[in-house]
Amino acid sequence: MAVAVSSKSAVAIHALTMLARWDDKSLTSAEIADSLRSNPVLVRRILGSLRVAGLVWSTEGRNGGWSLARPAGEITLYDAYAALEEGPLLSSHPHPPSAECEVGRNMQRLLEVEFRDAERAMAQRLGQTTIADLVRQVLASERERARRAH
Amino acid sequence: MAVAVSSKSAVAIHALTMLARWDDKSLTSAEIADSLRSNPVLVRRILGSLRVAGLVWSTEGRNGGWSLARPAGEITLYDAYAALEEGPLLSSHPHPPSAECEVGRNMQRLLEVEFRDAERAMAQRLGQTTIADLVRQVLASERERARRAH
DNA sequence: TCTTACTGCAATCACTATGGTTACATTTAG
DNA sequence: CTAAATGTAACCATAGTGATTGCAGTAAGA
Repeated sequence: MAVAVSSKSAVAIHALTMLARWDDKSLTSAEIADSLRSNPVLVRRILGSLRVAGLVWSTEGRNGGWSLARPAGEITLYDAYAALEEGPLLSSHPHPPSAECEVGRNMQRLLEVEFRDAERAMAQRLGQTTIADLVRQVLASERERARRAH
Repeated sequence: MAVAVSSKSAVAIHALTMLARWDDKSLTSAEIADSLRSNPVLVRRILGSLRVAGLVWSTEGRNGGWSLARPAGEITLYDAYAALEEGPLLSSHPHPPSAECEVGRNMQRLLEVEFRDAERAMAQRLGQTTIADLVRQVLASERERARRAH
C-alpha cells in the first residue's frame, strides 16, 4: 500500500520554502514546477488551496506570480498540511459495523477517539517546524556544500 | 480526498477486540465479517497479516478459526497498525525534485526527517492503547446500555 | 470413509484518488 | 496589441481499495 496521504503536502511545503527563500521577488508556477519536476497546473492547484488558507497570494497577468502572505516564521508545516489534507488520516470502518454485535456497535466510536488523538499528536509535531526553519536548514546545507566544493 | 490510509487497521483492531472479548473460544472469519458487515475473505486477508506479525493464530479445517497469540493487554493499536500499513504515512515527493534548484536538492531529505518524526508521534500515541483497554471500554458501554434499558 | 465446515489464496471487478496533461478564458505589463 | 502569467475545466493512465467468486487444502465428526 504505502499510498498514504497524497504528496500534496510535500509539494506545498516545497513551494512555500521556495517562496520564503526568494521572498524578495514573486515566483511563477512554472519556476516552482521546474524545481519539483512537475507541471505548472499542479502547482497552481496546490498553491490555490494555500491561498484559500491565507498562506500565499498571487497576482495575475504579466509578471504575475506567487508570494508568501505571512512571514515564513509564522507558517508551520501543519498549516500547509491542514490546508490540503481535509479528511481524517486514519480512516475508520468503510461501512458502519453491525449493531447486533456487542463489539460492532461500540467500535466505531472508540476508534474515532483513538485515531483522532493519534492524528492530533502528529499534527502537533508538524506544528513545531516553520517554513523559516526549513529555509535556514537549506541555507546551512548550501553553505556546507559550497565549503566542500571549495 | 480523505481517502487517507485504508481502513485495514480499523478492521484489524475490530477483529482483535472481538477475539479478546470472546477469548474462551476461537472465532471464524465469517463471524468477524458478520460484525464488520464485510466478507470473510477480506477478514482472512487482514488476519493473515496479523498472523505474520505474531498477533493471532489460526487453525484450519472444521471447527477452525482465529485466536489471539498473546494476551490482549500486550497488543497495542500500534501493533495492529504496524502489521498492516507498511509505507510511510505522509508521502514525500512523487519524483525526486530538481537537483539544479537550491531548495529542490535539499527538500526531500529535510521532509523525510520531519515526516518521520510526525509519524513517530502518532505511532507513540497508538502504542498507548491496548486491545484489553478497548475490551474494557466495550464492556463498560454494554453495562451502561443494559442499565439504561432496565 | 464421506461429508461438512473451515482456512488459504489467486483472480477479477467497480470505484476512487492521484498526478500529469491539454486546452482555453482571463488578466495585466510593456 | 502582444506576451506572459493565473484560473479552471476536462480528460487520461495508473494504482490502491474493498468486495466477490472460485477452488484447493485441511481437519473434525457422522
